[in-house]
Amino acid sequence: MQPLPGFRDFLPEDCAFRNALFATWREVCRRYGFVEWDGPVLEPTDLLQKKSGPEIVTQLFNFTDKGGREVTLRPELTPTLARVVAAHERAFRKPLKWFSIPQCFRYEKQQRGRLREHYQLNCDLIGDDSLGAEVETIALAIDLLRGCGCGPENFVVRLSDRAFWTDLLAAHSVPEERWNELLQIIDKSEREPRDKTAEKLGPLAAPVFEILDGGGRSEKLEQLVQQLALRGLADYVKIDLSIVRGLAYYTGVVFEVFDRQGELRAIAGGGRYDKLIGQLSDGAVNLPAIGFAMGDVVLGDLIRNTPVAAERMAEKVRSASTLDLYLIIAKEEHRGDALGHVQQLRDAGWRVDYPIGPMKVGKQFQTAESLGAKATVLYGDEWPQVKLKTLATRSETLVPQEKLASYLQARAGS
RNA sequence: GUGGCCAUAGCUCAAUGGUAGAGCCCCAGAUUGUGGUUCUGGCUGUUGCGGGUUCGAGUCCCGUUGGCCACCCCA
Repeated sequence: MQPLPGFRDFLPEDCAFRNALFATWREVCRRYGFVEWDGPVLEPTDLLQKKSGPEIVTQLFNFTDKGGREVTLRPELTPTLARVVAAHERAFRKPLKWFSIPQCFRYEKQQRGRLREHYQLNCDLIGDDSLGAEVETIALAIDLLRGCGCGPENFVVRLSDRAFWTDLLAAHSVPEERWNELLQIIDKSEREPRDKTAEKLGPLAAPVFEILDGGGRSEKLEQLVQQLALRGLADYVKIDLSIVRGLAYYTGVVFEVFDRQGELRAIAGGGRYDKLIGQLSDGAVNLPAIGFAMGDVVLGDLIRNTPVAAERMAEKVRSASTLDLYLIIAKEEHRGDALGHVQQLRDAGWRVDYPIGPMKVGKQFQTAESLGAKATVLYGDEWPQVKLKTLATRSETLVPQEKLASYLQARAGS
């Protein structure tokens, strides 16, 4: 039996990695004053069909539940966010700085970096339309990756501005109904031959190509880069007006994060969506917003491809899973004594394990070693003393059994 | 949704159309109170599944399911 296509088993090692990644995400988000929230995994299909971008609707993971309701496993968090914000925004001081780590789903043929299920960190700053919101959000995206051990030689944030393009379209008297279509063509231009794009763009081809070739200047983006530079983050960003993003709802600054090697899919992406919450709440609540999403699959690939990052995460995994003590029951008649200590030591917060049944002493040391225990406590002929052994140095100390807990505490404190 | 490559032990992979194997992992012993090395032994298979060709199929053919890669598309 295998898991369903596009779904993953998380064996202890995988789970440890995922936990380390989530821990990093949470730690960095909290550093920025973002608070965590979440919504339902399952939503009415209606909500998602109406509110999600049309790109997403064709790949919904949907079905009919036993009550006859049409339901969908969430493909993204934004519709839920809009609903929740519209319903509860008055309870919160602005701006809202919210993050979430939803598991999202889509029904689509899987391939590398793209499964039917993934965890996706979402960070949204809601209720502030100033450039300061862009600066803060993009700095957060950068610091999330730095927190995983990735540096400017590993990834780059490409910055763009939809308003720059819509201004251009307006200047060429393009009717607003066609903006989205043209933005899609520009978005796609990087992935298809020039003449094909030119054909689609028609008379706009010349001015658009001039900008894509570096002829465009955006004062807003230059200001944004300058402010990021004040934080020492200039090496992580690059203005690149060819970024438009596929989703229709972006209204201003948009950005995507890529690995420098150019081997992977986008690591993260986001932008400003000032009108979306208003649209999704049918005009009940109008709040400007900017946010981005970062998936665990592609980021996991980047970390594994980056030795420094891989080692950093491995260290987090180790420190989260290390066993403090393994009790070695050398003489079965002292099992009761050891079990008394187990409870006492665990109550004191130590991570403690011991052999459930009789086992040869050598085997017990092997087990302690392979479980990654830092030290062993041996119960044998020395009783009422126990022999404490630090595995890394092989040094042993005899400790009176009743003083073990306080001895360990004193040793940890020094 | 389209195309190419692939599927053998828990894992990584061998095996001219002719008896299905190795390494790793796991378990046990060498070692009855001391771990990372080493040595010995043991366990594990409807060769993804279903048909066909053949005296004989892991191997060739067809179908099917799953995986990888490239398109399409994109969180």
